[in-house]
Amino acid sequence: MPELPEVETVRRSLAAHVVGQQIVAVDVRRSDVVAAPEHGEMFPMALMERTIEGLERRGKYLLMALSDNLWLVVHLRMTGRWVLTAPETPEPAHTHVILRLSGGQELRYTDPRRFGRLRLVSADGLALCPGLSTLGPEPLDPAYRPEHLAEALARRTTRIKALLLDQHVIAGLGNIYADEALAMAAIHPDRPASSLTTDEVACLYQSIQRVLQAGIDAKGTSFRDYVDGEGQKGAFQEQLWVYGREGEPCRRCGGTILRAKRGGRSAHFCPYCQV
DNA sequence: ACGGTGCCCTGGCCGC
DNA sequence: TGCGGCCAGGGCACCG
Repeated sequence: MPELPEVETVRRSLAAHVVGQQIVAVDVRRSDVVAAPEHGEMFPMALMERTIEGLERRGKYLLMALSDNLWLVVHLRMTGRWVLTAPETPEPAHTHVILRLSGGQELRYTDPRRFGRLRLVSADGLALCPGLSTLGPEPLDPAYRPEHLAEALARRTTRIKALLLDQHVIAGLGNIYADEALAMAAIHPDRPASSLTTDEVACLYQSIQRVLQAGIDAKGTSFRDYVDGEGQKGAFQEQLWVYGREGEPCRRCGGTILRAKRGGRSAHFCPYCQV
C-alpha cells in the first residue's frame, strides 16, 4: 500500500532510468484506470512522442513531467505499480497501461484492484487536479514546522489518527505510517486531536518526519504488494513497531500490541505506553 | 465546516 | 478440494 516513502522510492528508482526518454508507443488495456482525459483515444494520442522530462512526488501522488507542458498524475492507491522491464519479460496479470520508451524498455502499469488512477493534464490543469489541488503540506519540506501541525490540530475534536490520515491536514501518511508515527510519539490513536499538548505535537511532528525518513531509507514497506520501479521490495516492514504486530510485544515497554477497528480500518497500538 | 459511514475492487486467507 | 465470506484501505460521495 504505497504511502509517501513508497511513492518516493518508486520515483527515485524510475527517475534514474526514464528521464530523458521518449514515449514511442502507448497501449491502454483498460481505459477505466485512466481518469482524464475522459475520451478514450485522447490519452494515448497525447502521450505519444512526448519526452519524460522529470519525475516528482507530492504526497502519495507521482507526477511525471512531459514535454509540451503535460503532466501525468498517478495515484497508486492500494495495489498500483509502475515497473520498468524489458519487452520480452512475460507480462504480469492486471497490466492496464504500457508505455514503450525510446530506450527499448517498457514502463508497465499494473493494478489488480484497479483503485489507482492515471490523469493526464496540462501544466495549468495541475492546480485543478482533484485531490492534488487540496493536498495538505509536505511533511518533509523544511518549510513545514511544528506550529503548522499544531494549528491543523487545534479545535479539532476528531481522533488524532483520523486527522493524520486526512490528506488535507498533512500529505502522504497512510495507515502504516500514521500508526507508526503515533507509536513512536507514544500517543494513543484515539486521543482527540485538540487534546494534544504543545510538547506532544512537537514530539508527533518529529516522529512523523523520522518514521517517513526511515521508511524512505529502507526503500519502503513491502507488507503485501508494494515493489519499486525496478520490481524490488522494501525493508521497512522489519522495523515496524506496531503495524501488523498484533499480539506481539511492544518494542518499548514489552506490552502486547493491540489491533482495533476504527472507522472501517484497523489501528495498531500499544495500550500501555501510548497514552 | 465538521465528523462519520459506505463504496469501490480483487487476491488471499479462513472455516466448514 | 471447493466454496462462501471476509479482510486489506485511499479517496471520495454522501448524510446529519
